[in-house]
Amino acid sequence: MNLSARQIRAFLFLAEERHFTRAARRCHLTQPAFSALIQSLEELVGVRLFDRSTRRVTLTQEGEHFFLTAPRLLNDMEGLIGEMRQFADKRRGKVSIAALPSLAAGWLPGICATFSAQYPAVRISLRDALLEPCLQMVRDGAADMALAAQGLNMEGLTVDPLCEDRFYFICRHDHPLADHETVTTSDLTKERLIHLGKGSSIRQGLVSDSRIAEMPVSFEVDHLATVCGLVLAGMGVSLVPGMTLFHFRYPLLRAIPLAPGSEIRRQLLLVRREDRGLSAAAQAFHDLVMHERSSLASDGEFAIRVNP
Amino acid sequence: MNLSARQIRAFLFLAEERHFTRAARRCHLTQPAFSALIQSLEELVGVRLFDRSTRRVTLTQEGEHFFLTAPRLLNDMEGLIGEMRQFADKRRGKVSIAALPSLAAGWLPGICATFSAQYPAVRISLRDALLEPCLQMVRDGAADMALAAQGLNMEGLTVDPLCEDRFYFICRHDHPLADHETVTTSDLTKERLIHLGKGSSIRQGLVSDSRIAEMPVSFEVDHLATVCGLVLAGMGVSLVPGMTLFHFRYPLLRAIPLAPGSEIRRQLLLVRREDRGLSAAAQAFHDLVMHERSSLASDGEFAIRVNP
DNA sequence: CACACTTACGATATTCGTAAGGATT
DNA sequence: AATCCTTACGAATATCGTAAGTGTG
Repeated sequence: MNLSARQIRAFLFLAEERHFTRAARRCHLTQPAFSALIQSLEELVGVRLFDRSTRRVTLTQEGEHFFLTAPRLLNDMEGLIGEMRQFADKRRGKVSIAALPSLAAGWLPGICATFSAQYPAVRISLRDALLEPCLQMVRDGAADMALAAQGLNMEGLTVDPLCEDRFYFICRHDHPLADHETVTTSDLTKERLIHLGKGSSIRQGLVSDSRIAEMPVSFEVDHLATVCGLVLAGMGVSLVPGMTLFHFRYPLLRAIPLAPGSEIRRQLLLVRREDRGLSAAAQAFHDLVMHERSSLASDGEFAIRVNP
Repeated sequence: MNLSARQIRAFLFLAEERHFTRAARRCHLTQPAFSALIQSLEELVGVRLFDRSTRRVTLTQEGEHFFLTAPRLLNDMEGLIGEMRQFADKRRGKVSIAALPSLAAGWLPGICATFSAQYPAVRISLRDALLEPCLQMVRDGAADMALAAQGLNMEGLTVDPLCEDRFYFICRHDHPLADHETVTTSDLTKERLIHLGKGSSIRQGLVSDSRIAEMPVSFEVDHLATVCGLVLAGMGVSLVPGMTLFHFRYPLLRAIPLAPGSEIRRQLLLVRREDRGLSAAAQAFHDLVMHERSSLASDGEFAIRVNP
């Protein structure tokens, strides 16, 4: 009891043409093969669907009844296949991405623009969140993948390294260290540090360095824009990843690399669930991210991408 | 591009079971064969429908979308096949029969009752009509078959003989011939004949005999009941086929066979189009008529059948 | 190591195309 | 004679089941 699309297609061609040879041509079959196909359908449904008298082919009463629903049925089948192929061709679909705020504001929008230009019909859902929420969204399936850093528990997750993100020293132009080419961690022991909140991956990247951990903390805020404002107001200095420097492009501010030996880094990762494959659209996005990751070098010159 | 019912069925089983081995059992397939079936479906639609990680089987996003319409599609396919098989099993369908008034009133109702008892769901359309209208209904497809007699033009029609219908002489009990065992055509030359109208097959059966054609015609009516009334009123005599004798079962009337050598017959036929097969229901009716035709002997004792 | 899906492979069924058959105009 | 559907039959293809392979808990 296996009705197939080609049987219905053959039926409809024959019902239209009323001629085996012509209908067979439209099915890309020889006439005997087509004849057998019709016979198999008739055997399946248990009744003759066509009266054929060598000279004239007509629908039987039962054939007329079959004809009432067969076109809709074939249309539904072909429509479903067509829809599924739209997913395959990325003419349809959805990608859900979670990303750290730094990447979500800086590098990722340009990637999204490139992706959207290539696959305009794929909807992109982009959630900016702190590290752990990012990872949690991947774990529970709310996001197909996350652009994030190393979390406390990476079990069940697959990671691809994206880039190393070096930290920079941020101070006002009138700060004693403002004219230095580089800065060492020992230079900073007396500085008042403006920190991000504990949920931030930037904060987590910093506390791994013991000297930084000893610095006096003047503020603990949630947004880099606030850090920026506080530094401009002379309330202290900060250490931020190169990936976020676009927040600090003010004439009165300086971003100074850390000296060799004092370097602090965080590793940025592309994270996905290891037990779930990506949808066609998500896979294409994943491929694009991996392909473009070389443009993600943290060299202090990074700017928000503008779509070419 | 040939989507088949079994592919959809396999998909739905797997979506429900989330387990290849169990789903394979429900498809009456070995697990590898089932696996190949799923793969063929995925290849057809162009995307993976299931994430399988040896330990867990889940629908992909695309699979979820396929799942939205697949059940309805399979239901439609199986429903259509089911409907068609109802026709095949005569649990559904329609038979259109045209019949001469004599048969439509006499023998055929009992046949219809037998047929309906066996196939209660098949609708029967019965039209009583004179000979040529009967044949025309078969020609133009308004009737699947006709129980009729030989027409002027039988081209394109297939006939099966049903029985020979002998004519009887009808007169009142006080008629000079009323006590005769048989009657010859020479006995009738002076009788006033009550005829049926020219469209009637009974009339056509009679005019083939030259002596009858020479008889004086007193009336020309359309219904046998009128003939009956006229004979009872003493307005003349008539000649009618045995098949219609049930109209004349009155104590004051006599129906007398024609003597050997004077016999007049008409051949009753089961007529159908030669270029169109019968529907399953019509074929079953046809078979029943042919099987029961022995009960159609024109012996003057014929009565309206009562369903046993 | 037991369970579960995939791959490999030979056997069986199905489907295809060519060629011949039969019926109709 | 020409057209058109069916049947026959060998070849190509697909599908099936058994058995071995791989990966996971």
